[in-house]
Amino acid sequence: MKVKTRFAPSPTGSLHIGGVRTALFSWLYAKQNNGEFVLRIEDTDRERSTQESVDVILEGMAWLGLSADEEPIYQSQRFDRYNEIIDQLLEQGDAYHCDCSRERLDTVRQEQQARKEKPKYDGCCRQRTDVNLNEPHVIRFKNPIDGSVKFDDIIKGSIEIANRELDDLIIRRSDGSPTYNLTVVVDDWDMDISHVIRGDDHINNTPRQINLLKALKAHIPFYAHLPMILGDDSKRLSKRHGATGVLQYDLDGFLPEALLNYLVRLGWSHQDQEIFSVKEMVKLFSLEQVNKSPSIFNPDKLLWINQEYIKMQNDSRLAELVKPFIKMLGIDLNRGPELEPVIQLQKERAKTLKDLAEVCAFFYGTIAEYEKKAAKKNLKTKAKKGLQALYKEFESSAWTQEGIKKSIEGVVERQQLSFGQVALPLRVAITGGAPSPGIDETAFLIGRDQVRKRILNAIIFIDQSNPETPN
RNA sequence: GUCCCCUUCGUCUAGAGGCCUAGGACACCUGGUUUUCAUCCAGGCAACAGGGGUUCGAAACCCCUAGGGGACGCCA
Repeated sequence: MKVKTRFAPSPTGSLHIGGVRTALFSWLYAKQNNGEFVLRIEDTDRERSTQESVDVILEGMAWLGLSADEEPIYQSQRFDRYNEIIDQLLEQGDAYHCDCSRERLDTVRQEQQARKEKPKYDGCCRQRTDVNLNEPHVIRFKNPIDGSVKFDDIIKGSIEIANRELDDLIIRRSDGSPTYNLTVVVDDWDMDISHVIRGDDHINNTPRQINLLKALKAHIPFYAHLPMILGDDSKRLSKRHGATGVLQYDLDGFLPEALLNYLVRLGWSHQDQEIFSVKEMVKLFSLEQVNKSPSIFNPDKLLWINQEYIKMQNDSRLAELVKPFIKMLGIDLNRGPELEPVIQLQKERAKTLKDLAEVCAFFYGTIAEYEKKAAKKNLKTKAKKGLQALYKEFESSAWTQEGIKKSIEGVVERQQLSFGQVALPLRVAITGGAPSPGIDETAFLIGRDQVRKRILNAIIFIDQSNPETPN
């Protein structure tokens, strides 16, 4: 059997983490079985579907690298096909016209709730033949009344739901448009979807869809219902509930592979392994091993994984990735050293690309202001002599890492100070107090002139902050 | 309310009846390395929801209870 999976979002908002994980698992399953993965845009709700949302989905999938094997399918372009099927169902006697008003439906529902029953359509029009087709009406599917629907979910196991729990769902609205359960069934069938992988909020729809499939004598795909991802209040992640859109993660400086890696570990694991390349995921992922229980989204762990990815990234790729963030900070790369060596030194000090851009900032341009604590601790009158000596020393010393280190050590020795007493003020002088690598390599990259200039500024700063103190 | 699904450290998870005195990871805490921060290293804290069975033996199997989530739309 050829494996074919699909990701079928509705373009009614941002593409969030939950959707992305569903997409990822579907994609992984297709890839590992040499199958196909396709994207289907479920835009039958013309009221709420927007082009912006479609673009966000497309962009998000592209950013993540979850490529589809066919052009995306838009349900809004397949209405003829849906209508054909609805008419067929009508002809077969598996569907019927219903002109119940919304008011009546509401009343019925309320009564049922008052009786503590599950609200369902009562089948009022099921046997009627006198519905006026010139008046507004809908078409409903004749769901079987007896028996039950049973299916083996790859993740959840055997699930059985009695038909008496189901009602006659609307398959064509009064405006003539088809509804979700109908379109899903038709599309999965037409597209030859072998495995339906989706969130477990769809478990309840599955028996309805199977009944529809049976009425159409279509083959029934395998189902795999993924547990939900919940917010830290253990409420379901939804569009208005802490559900950050994927593109925001891009903007925040996350690597797509890191996001994918975090997501693949939500509900799935492979021994004690935490880091998986996309290649490894494809190889090792197993739908059968996906957990049944929901998991809570943990931003701290995402951050950790992102940091791991930043650390293992090669410097040239990282430099490319960080450039947009550098730009956003208004940093002019022409006013300092090459970016790559700077990245190499700073990459273990950043959890996101945004962080990375920030810690690179002091290499370019001048120090606008010192970090308060660092300045208070290190830019004191006591530090002035050392800085003055360094200023002089650096004028002519060899400008290599080694040479810089020797210069500092020379000052330390001559002034009978500890290494820290000299190096720390220097560090604050040239970095402003930002986290930075070894002082010699940092100074080396910043460059002789700039380092000396910054030392001078630090001395001025010391004088200004301690006007009372004589030299 | 009804139906469906779920339940191991705070969080993600390992666990397929004896390997479990329950393992790993994030977070947190303590120490070490270090020239700041980070990295790195060593250590610590911390869980089988509760109750009944089944079994020589149960975190694992069954039942009940409790708790959580989902569905119950002319949304998807």
